[in-house]
Amino acid sequence: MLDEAFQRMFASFGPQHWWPGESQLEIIVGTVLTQSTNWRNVERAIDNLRAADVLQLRKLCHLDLEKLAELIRPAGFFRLKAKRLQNLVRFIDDRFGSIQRMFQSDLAELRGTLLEVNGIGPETADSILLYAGEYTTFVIDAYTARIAKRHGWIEPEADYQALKTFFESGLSPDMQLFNEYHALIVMTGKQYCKPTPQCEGCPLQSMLQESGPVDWRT
DNA sequence: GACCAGGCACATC
DNA sequence: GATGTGCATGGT
Repeated sequence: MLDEAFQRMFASFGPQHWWPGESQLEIIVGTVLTQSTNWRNVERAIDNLRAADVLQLRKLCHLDLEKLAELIRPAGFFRLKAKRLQNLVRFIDDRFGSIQRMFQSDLAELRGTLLEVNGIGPETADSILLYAGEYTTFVIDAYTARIAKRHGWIEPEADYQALKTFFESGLSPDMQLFNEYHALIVMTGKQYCKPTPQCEGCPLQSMLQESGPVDWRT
């Protein structure tokens, strides 16, 4: 069933080439900036960082917080995200010295460590691990939860960990597959699975149950 | 103008 | 433990 969903989404949208970004640092920056934010706005913010020539771990660590906030302004929640971002890069620098070194860590251990950083929740941590670190770990986001629950693949009360376990145990543990799968869900969700769904034309529409969930919350 | 966006932390009951 | 709220810009 998860494989069928993948085939359908892939047939509709093709490979997504995620994560958009030219370096591991850029991907990490993107995961923080895109928290509850349209990717287009995140791109503007990253463009500003590139233009200011501060897309380096050490530079971001030492950049004045207000300057950082001003540069990432287009990404929204900019004062908050400036703190979270600097928090994270300083943590990486202090604890590991470099991104390369950080990604030599064991998956479970590093995930737990990242979750201790203020501003890094489960989705951001998993995105960093999968897309920057190329660990085989599945990313859950709001679209994933909506799609899985609306199709009745999982109970409506399922939390992040339950969803993650569901996808990871239902798919072969393949980093490239996890990469493409999450990207395709986001693409599908953006077009068809907003809070108020627009199922006409959705590649997963034929997989909806006859008397599927009537409650469209979340 | 209303709604939404590739979350997360913190306050309050 | 569950639920509510702040954070903010920009597109549709």
